[in-house]
Amino acid sequence: MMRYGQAMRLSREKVLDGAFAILDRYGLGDLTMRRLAGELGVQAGGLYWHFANKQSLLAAMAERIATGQPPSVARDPEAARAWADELRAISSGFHDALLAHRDGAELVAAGNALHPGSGEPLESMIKLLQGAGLDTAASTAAAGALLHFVIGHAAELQAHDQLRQLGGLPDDHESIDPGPDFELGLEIFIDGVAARLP
Amino acid sequence: MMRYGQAMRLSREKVLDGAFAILDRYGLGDLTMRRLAGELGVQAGGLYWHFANKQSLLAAMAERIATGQPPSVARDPEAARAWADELRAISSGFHDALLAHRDGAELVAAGNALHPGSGEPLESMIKLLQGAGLDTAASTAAAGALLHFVIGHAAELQAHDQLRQLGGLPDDHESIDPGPDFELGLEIFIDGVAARLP
DNA sequence: ACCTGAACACCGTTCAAGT
DNA sequence: ACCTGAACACCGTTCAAGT
Repeated sequence: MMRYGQAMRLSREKVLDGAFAILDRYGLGDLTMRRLAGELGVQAGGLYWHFANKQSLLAAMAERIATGQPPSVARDPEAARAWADELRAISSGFHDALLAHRDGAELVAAGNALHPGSGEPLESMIKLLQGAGLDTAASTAAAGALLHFVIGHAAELQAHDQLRQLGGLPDDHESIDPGPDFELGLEIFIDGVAARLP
Repeated sequence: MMRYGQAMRLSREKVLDGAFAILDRYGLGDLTMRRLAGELGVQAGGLYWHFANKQSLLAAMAERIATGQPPSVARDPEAARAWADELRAISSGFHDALLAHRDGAELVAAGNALHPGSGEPLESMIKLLQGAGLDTAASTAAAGALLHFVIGHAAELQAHDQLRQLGGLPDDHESIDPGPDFELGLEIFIDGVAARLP
């Protein structure tokens, strides 16, 4: 599918690009070190000069997905009241970023397991909530909870239409459309945060 | 570690028991069909008479964890106002059930991917919220969102102290204690639901 | 009905040796 | 510095054949 004869020099970036190409075309289950090496025209062992192991490669992929979003600077300078819109923007943006790659949510969920309470959308959310008037403890708790919802929802969506493609679903199991579930869940969450504001 | 000479008859239940024994002692990464077979005093191929494949074994384990909880009958007969306490009870009970087995949250998260919007704590929550006065759409969205938070939080907890046991954390990365995060997140969620009640 | 034995087609990772 | 070749120690799954 790709040419793999001209063994031009590898790099972390090229390995990552190749990994995303396999991910999007064949899914996380088919992303093996040997297959990735083959796609890059290289022996499997050669990858270990650029990444210590498969887990750190997956972590780098997860970080690229999570960091691909703009840092979401407050574009509304009159601040203060627009925290809910900012929260909606960050959440939807991250949700979209997860859905932009096949198995993206599962990948990020696994990557988050390595460095639990860190990474990009988390920090922005905590600062945003603190700026809105929430205390530190509630801000980190709320941001973490919201992120778990976003990732979990995206993972469920992707698992769902992966089953559909394999002909698993009987038309549609109960004809649930999980589209509005995301917005509804987000609004419930925002209301919960608003109730804790001074 | 266990005797494996008396080749007494297997069954789905015995295979499941052996799988949980390996899970709790060595973790999900070491739960392989070959190792499980060895523990049970059987050849690896023999397991495939009882389970079609490894995924369906993992799904059965996930279901046992999720169903282990009592169905949470409303123990407060004056109903109506105690929905928040019921929601707290179901959520904490499920959270505890996930933490009761090593890698329990990861296992249930993977199992949920197979049959997305089904299973036990979900149905109880939806009925509870509907009984409290929430409409159908909001009830399913809220229950799903809350469950994603509970599973994600438990998974993060387990990943966190799996890292600690491997000596990964530098004392404690930022000295975050995720204990109160769960209760706080739960309360924020309950407030959000309360705001949507008629 | 229930399980063995043996094979098939893979894995991630390591590491001397090459260039 | 960067990669090859080849090995090590595994995997999940299938399936004839046994009992």
